Amino acid sequence: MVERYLTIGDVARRSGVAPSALRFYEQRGLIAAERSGGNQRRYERTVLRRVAFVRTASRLGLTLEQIGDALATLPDGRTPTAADWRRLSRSWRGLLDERIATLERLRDDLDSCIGCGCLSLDRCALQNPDDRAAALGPGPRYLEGDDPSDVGAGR
Amino acid sequence: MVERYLTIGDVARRSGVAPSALRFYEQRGLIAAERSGGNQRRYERTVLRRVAFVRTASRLGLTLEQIGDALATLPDGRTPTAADWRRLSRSWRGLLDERIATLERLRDDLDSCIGCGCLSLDRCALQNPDDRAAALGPGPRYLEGDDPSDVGAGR
DNA sequence: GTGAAAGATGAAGTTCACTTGAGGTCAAGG
DNA sequence: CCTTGACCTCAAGTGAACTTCATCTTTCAC
Repeated sequence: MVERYLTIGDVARRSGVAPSALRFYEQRGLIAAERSGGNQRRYERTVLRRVAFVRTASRLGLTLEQIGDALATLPDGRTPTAADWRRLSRSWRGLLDERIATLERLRDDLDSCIGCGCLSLDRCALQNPDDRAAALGPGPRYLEGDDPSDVGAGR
Repeated sequence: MVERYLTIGDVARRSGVAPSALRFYEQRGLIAAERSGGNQRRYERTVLRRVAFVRTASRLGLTLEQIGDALATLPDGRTPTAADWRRLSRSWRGLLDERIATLERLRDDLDSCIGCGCLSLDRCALQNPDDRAAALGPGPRYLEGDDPSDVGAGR
């Protein structure tokens, strides 16, 4: 039989996430732990899946806040099932597709611009900030930021 | 005839980059300006192309430092030609391809994980951090972070 | 039962790319 | 001339996601 509880060090080793990060996640309400008599954190093993979710969503570029919102939709009383996690993961799919599409658009634009070497502010597709809101990467700025009025105008 | 020099406001309007950002770029050595009698910035029009380069590279997820390094390879004495810009832009292509590939891999992994709902730390491809160094987005954390020994332990 | 390793806390620091604010100067139309 | 809006500098603030530090307490293998 395996230990019932994991220490923060155990979780860190098994998840590859630093203890300081785990405490930080707890502070942000993303994970939780019981406490030992001496006030040390004791994690249930399900926390590993939760941490996995957080890390993966984070890799996808979601903010911790967004991730927290997603986690909040998990059932309250019981341990989440595979189906629960599946539901959450499915929502990433659209995001990923979008991001890939944006990058591909950018690449195509780049191709045409390499042809001309222009980078003209007036004409170059690369410079056109219209889909800036649809963005690229992890930066929260990119993912949600800015209402369209801001974005278009270049601020 | 057009004005010989642009004020910071002109450049801001034409490039869609805030004056504060232009000053910041100058501080970082990315752009330069002459000064008027009264110490106000007077930009040559070529700065517009330079700013365009900075913004585009930034959208691609390069840090300002990397962008600065790229700009440093431009010819010193003369105004850069279209060919010069072309050379710089071409180097983005590989980066883009890489990023697209990473995201696609992630998407495929996600597909198989949606199937199982696992997110298992042991088996799930999504959790495999092996290509973390090849990363996704702008985050410098992602681009360099973590030596392999740390990363690997996670699984 | 004891000493080293591991854990706890709260505050402050880090990086990136900027923005904001305070307090003062410059330029141009009326 | 004068007012107003654009500019100047320098310092500090922002936010995301953590890490580091100082100081103290707990755990556990021997």
